[in-house]
Amino acid sequence: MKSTEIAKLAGVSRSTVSRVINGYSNVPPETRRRVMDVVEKYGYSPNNAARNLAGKPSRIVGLFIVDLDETSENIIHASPFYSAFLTYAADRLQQKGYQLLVSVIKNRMQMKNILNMFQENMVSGGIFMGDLVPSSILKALSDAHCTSILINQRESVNYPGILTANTENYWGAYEAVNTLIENGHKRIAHIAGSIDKSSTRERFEGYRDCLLKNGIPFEENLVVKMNIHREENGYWAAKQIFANNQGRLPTAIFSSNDLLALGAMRALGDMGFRIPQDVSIIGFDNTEISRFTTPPLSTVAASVEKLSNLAIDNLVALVEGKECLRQNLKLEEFEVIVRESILNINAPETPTDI
Amino acid sequence: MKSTEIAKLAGVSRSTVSRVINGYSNVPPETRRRVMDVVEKYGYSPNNAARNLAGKPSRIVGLFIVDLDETSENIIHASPFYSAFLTYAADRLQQKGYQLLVSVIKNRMQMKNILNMFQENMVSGGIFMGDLVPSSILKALSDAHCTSILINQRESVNYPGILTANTENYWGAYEAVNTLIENGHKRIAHIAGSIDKSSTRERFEGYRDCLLKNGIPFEENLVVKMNIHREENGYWAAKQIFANNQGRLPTAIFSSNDLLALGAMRALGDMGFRIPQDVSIIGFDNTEISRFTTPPLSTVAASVEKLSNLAIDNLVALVEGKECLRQNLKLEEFEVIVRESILNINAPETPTDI
DNA sequence: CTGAAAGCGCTTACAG
DNA sequence: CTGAAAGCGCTTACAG
Repeated sequence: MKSTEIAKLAGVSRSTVSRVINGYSNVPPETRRRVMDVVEKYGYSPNNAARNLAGKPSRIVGLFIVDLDETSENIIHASPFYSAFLTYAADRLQQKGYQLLVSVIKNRMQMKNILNMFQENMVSGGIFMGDLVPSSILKALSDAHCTSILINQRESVNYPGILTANTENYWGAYEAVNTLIENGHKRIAHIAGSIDKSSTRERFEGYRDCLLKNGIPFEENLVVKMNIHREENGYWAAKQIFANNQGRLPTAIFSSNDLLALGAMRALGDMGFRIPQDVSIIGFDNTEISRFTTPPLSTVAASVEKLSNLAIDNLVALVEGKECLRQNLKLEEFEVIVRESILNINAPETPTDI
Repeated sequence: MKSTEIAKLAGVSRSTVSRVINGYSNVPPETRRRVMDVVEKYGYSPNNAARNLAGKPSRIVGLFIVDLDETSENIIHASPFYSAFLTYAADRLQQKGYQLLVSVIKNRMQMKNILNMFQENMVSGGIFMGDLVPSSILKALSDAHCTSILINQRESVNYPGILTANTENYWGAYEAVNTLIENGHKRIAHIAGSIDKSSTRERFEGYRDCLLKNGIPFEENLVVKMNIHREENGYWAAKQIFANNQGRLPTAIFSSNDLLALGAMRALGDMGFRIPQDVSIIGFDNTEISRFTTPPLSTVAASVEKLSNLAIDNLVALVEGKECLRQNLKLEEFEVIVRESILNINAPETPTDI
């Protein structure tokens, strides 16, 4: 079925069919009805390749997962955050009549190719996750009107047409550390991520500032920076922290994400420390797994679903030409989830000891 | 950059540029070189919409996640198998120069629309997961040359151009149950999925046949069928099994997947049973979470990555017109992973009792 | 309000 | 081996 046939059956021209399909106003209700009847009867839907070629934006959004680190496994499997975001995004887009094209970006050439995808109307919006997208690319995207959104990459950006969406990393981290302090901990280590990306940098800053605000000195050697997408890195980070602090061991760890926390828990076990009796630990992200660890891992939860919805809703609005109220979005809600991985070391002696 | 400009710069016609780009043989090396130099210099890549419209197949594969059950949450989030498969598939396709378009199918109309996507050269291959795709649709896909593969849906299909890929569900289940039997269990319950889909039906059959082979009668009321995508269903299934078998409680459970097993473990805890001292349990899929439960859950592992690779490799080969050796694929490798959720109830008395 | 016509950027018989 | 031309199925000024 093509528009010519619909036109013939409805007794109008292709132009009119096109106007009806695209919902233009300059066609009287009676004509519209006649055309729509035929369209519905034959289940006609216009050919997308032809529409795109003729200049119509496509209803496809590209999800670009940037993974420039050749040494690591593919980050989409490694980190549950990505696959969760991806599935929520696909779902939300579906509801709005869009589809999701998933693309893993391994090098700068593939990055350049994204511009082509926009110019060809293959995608009309982009979502960027993973490794930091360089400013030069952001500028190129903005100049070429490639409407896009960065997820947990930068705190803010002001290239026109480029949005950012972030979770409340700073205060989330701050409150995680505050929770440890409320439980009597003073010597708190941090397994951190890269400072390039705002998400992990802000988590680090929240950690540091919370210590200082509570009169606890910040110590460089209680912090280890790691690539956040590998559980093993959490293992090695914990080993390193404990090796560097013989005699003044930390009583608690704040880990930049749950995945690293998992590795750290294994390391603590191997070193003969019990959780939480010897060391308390809290992660970030509230990934599925955190509920099931032994003991269950405390963590900071910011809904991936809500972040995804926030991002998709604003991106699609911008793609569709609606006024964009805020360029730099933040999901402010978060929750510190305290599970059994934290011990209150201020707790009064147990009755039996009295 | 468009082909006309490349043609001008290389001093040839658009036709020749097209021939070079498409790697046709009837162009002498010298001309090819001259064209390629210009192509590379300007980073030209042909417009996909135009190619598709002109009849070239696209390098996009659609992943259609069928979810007709209106009552449930979206199954892609619910079940870790889907998001794992999806990410591996995106990765493997990327390596072959393809991209993945993710689409959630909520009703028959969207299902029909898939045919359009093929006809418009939007996608040149399809992967179907989730709820069973009706035969009528399979026939339509086959007739319209929509090369596709069904994942864990049907044991076999013989419509031309439609493949199936399955894990070794029957023997995986058989060996899981056999492991329980080897550990002295005789009264073994089963939390099953729908019998429509081959994956869950075969797991049920493996369970049943293993019992019979070992001289253990099969009892209907030790089996409960559930939608496999919700943890709660595992909870209710376990409750129901124990309620129906007062006085002759099972000593072990084989669950059709890990997600249901998780729910069952919670139910056992709530009913005051200890795992594995009172009840042993084994799941299926070896999802990430299974390593972290308390106690760690025994399970059957068939690599999602290998299944995904098997499916993608064969689908792409068929899409590209290569001879297809086998239409119904099976990933035969699997492994029963025994963790602490299984107790050997044949074990000799402990020394202290002697 | 509506149709005829040009144009989107490719590919592919066809003719030479 | 190579170019001129038709065609893929739409959209959109343009003219009326």
